Amino acid sequence: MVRRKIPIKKIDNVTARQVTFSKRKSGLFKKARELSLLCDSEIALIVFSPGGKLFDYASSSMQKVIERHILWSELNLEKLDQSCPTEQLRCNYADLNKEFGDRTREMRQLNGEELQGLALRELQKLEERLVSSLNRVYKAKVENFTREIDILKQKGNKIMEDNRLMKQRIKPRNEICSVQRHEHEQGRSFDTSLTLGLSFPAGSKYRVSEQ
Amino acid sequence: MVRRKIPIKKIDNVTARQVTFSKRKSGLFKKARELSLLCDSEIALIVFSPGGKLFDYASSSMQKVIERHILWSELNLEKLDQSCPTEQLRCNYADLNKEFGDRTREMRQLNGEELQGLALRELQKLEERLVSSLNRVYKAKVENFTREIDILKQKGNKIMEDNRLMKQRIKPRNEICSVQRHEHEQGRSFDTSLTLGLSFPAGSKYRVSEQ
DNA sequence: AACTATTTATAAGA
DNA sequence: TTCTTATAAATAGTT
Repeated sequence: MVRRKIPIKKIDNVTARQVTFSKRKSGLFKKARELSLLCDSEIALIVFSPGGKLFDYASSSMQKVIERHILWSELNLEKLDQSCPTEQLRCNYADLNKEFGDRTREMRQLNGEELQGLALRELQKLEERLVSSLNRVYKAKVENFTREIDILKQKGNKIMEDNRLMKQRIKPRNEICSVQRHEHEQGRSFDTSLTLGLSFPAGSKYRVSEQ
Repeated sequence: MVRRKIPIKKIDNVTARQVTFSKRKSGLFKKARELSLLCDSEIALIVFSPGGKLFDYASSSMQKVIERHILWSELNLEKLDQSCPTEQLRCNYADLNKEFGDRTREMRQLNGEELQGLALRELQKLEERLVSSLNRVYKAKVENFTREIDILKQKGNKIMEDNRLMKQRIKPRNEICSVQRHEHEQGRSFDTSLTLGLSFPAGSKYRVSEQ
């Protein structure tokens, strides 16, 4: 974009890529901040450098924006409609359970007599696998919760729609409807002002080892 | 930035704000895409318009980036917010992990084969504590989810109550209410027919041994 | 890190 | 909304 225009594809030269990343990252974050300020809009920006370092910005708080995103993203709702969620979850859980059982059996074997001959490194590997299995089980759980929250949101929105339709029926009569007072308390959408603790669990052995 | 430089503060005029939002949003998303392509970096961008509409971009998938963000941000925030119970657990976990590492190093130093059996037993105990700490961390997270789901249900029930009150107002008129057909679909209570896979995963070392 | 020649983004107007 | 355009801002390549 300057001394010479460059094509928008991966920069091969590692040094050039790092320099460009640094410069453009600054620009991107600046633009994000400006848009948020100028237009009073809620923004979150997450950037991982090619080296894996995290940079982020959120106009309010990252958690708040991510929660709002989860609640608004309609992909999840569409997916839920298409297949039976409960059965899916059950299978998913059963698979994970089976895997966990397998690991456990291995573990028990290793806990037996032949353990004496095992090197320390073997045990560490075993622990890694145990923790990573655990991690997958918990990830599945978190996904379950997220889906469950989506289902609740869907139900809520359906009922809100009913509400709206009925209000339309009532308002033309110029009556004071006893339920209208809720409008201010609840806001206009079912999912406003939610504060979810959606933080994803930490726990992979990889990270454990690095701490 | 152009015909006239504008100060970076909230634009008062609503129309101007909407136009600026639209233009700058395009620019921001373009820059995000370019940075991702040029530097092969993982990026997520979430923008809510002043009117509450969601716009997002993720170089891979939003969920992937968010998960990665949470994993990294938790690591970085380790020493903050010690009053938070989840945080406390995680510190506990980190401490145990450090201890685990220390023992490992000791063992390597000793390098004596006659100590191996004893040391392995020590290591196993440490591992138990490690996994059980991890377990507590996850339990805390599951409790968070459960609490949030309860909040959603409460909100839903409030709206259901509104619904019921309005139906009472409409029914006495002997009118055919267009929303009544939803009753069978939705059931009588907001939280009926939910099927959560809420059983806590087998994770502690204790339960592992019993399987 | 700075510089600077260009490209890009964009505020205001149509 | 979309386009046009004058100008501000960003930035690729260089030092």
